[in-house]
Amino acid sequence: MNKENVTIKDIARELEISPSTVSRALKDHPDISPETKKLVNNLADKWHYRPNPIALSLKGGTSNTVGIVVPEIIHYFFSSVISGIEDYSEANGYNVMICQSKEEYEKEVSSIQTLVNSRVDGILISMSKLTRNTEHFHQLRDKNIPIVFFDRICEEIESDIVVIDDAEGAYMAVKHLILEGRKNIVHLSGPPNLRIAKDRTEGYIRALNEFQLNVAEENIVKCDQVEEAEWIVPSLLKRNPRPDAFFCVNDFTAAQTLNIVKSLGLSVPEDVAIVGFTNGQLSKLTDPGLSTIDQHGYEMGREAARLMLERIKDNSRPFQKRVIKPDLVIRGSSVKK
Amino acid sequence: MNKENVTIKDIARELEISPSTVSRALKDHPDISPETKKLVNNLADKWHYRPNPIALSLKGGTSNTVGIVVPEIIHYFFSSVISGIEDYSEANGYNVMICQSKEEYEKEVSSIQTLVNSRVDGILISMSKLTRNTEHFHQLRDKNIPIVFFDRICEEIESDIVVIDDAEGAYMAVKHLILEGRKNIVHLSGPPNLRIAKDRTEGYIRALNEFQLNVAEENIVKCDQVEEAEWIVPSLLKRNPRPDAFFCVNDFTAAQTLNIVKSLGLSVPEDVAIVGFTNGQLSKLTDPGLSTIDQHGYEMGREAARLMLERIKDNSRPFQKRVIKPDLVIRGSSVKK
DNA sequence: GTGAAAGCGCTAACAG
DNA sequence: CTGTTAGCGCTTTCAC
Repeated sequence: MNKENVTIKDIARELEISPSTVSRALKDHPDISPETKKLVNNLADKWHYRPNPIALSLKGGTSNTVGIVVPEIIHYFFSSVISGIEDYSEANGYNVMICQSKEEYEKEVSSIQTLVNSRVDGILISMSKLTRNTEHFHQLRDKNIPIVFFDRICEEIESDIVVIDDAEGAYMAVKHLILEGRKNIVHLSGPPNLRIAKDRTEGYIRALNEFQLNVAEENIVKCDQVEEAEWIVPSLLKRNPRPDAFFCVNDFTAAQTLNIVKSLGLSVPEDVAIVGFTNGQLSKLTDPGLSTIDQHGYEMGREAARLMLERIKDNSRPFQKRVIKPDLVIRGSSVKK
Repeated sequence: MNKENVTIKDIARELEISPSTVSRALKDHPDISPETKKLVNNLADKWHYRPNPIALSLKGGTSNTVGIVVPEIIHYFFSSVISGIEDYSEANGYNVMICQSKEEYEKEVSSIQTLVNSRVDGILISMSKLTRNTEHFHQLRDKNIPIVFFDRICEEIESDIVVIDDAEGAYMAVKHLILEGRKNIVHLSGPPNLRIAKDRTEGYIRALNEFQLNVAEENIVKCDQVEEAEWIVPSLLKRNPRPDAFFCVNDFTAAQTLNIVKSLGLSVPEDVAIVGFTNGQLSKLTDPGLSTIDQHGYEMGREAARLMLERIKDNSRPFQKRVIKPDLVIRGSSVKK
């Protein structure tokens, strides 16, 4: 920090008035005469006066900063959400502090600790895959620090939440595959402690049911990482009858699946169709392009930030749940030419 | 912010001693008697006392926060750098505040403004593509706020900087292509106001020279975005003789180029070889896998943070420049089977 | 060995 | 309409 910052005192001294008058003039307090106001504001402009947010925080007991905890910033979806949160928060005078849990429970706990120590006014979280214990969230509740969960919510905590309609997204994806003539659709799913994973699986089942297709236990396989796909997908393709489609819980796994299918001499989408989930940058760059579900991360971020700022204003208002509609994006991986 | 935070006063009141004694006891001041220290520390532990960083900031005139400005968080490279900065800074008691310029000059300026207003102790920046005017950097200099540039440095500002050896990386990439028998190598380059783009082009030229290959003006084409590639690459492929290799300034463009080449009925790497730059997640998911240059973003981030914290400690020390060695990662896109 | 007081920058209740 | 005062949480001189 540099010492050359102009303070209210500096202005007061120069104008030979009191600091409080300067303070009031700057915030257009009705008590202050127009001339004084003009004087003060002119000098403030000239000297590039900026209120010291640290002093304001100390005074007001509020930091005008919100914290974010996401599993990994590198994922397109989370980056988009962060952008949404940032834009909305900054437009409303809030700063943003970002932490990554790296999908580890311990880092999630320590991230929250960091944010609490920094006295953020609220925390927006998307849970790590490995989080089972939720005590750290309860502590936030106890400390009366507002929480908004987005995407990967924690069901044990009452709070504002923003999600997309994961079940609906999955339903759309699988229905699309069925309408394209697929009958033996495998679902590569996420970890069952995450609501989103359960919901996507539920949507998958709903679509199959609706079209009177058999829901086979063995067609729902936990596989949400590139490394897992490496051995799981080949083994699935050896089954008889062979799966003719994969609905994957994320784009990464889908892209990897696509490559594996091709490397085994099968063609996409002719032999095997694939649909992912996210609609990240990736999905345009595979060959063929990846059909997928758009999660509208940016919008989710804005929505989450909006809920947060509303709650900071009024912590007693009832909890809200926002559900964002996903969209099906069709590319080459699921439609025969 | 919640009211339930324990303060030094609370402890003082409970123990019927003065706040200053508590303060001293907590920092193990030699003046304080062992008994008092034990008393204070026990209660502090029991009550989960945490010093209020805002008060500390106001007092000490330092916020223990560093700011980061990157073009876009979604890029694998920048996310990695951020992780490196975060890890190093947090391990040393500093918080991190991240802003995105979205490759816009105005957003870069306003991001810096935000960070300055938040009284960060220093700013780590990677310049936006569109930044020509550098006055905002000079203002930081004038305000005596430490700056560290990483990757996309600003040549007009004296500061600590961390880069990779871009020329060397490009040289390695192009040499590799030459050794694989390529003779007509096109370079899809970045905007020439960025040092990194110039350096990569220079490495490209050096490799060609070393192998007595002709350096043709028209083989160096500014093209660093997926959308540009869409029309530029097809037009390049119509040339006679047809290019037999592309060295691309980033993985995205490379992946897109790969798809375009394939869509035109040419095969990669048989007809056209491709090498990218970054080694992001993407590069493993194209078909064939993308040969590329690893930029070691995480390491760069740690290095940048290290320079920053050193400079915050001692702003008078001479400026440092760290150059990180890139690595060539060979995948299918450049090597015939 | 410990306490009282001042001050970091700002605001707000209370006086005039 | 404007000034004085106190205080947010903490540290640090200066007393005793």
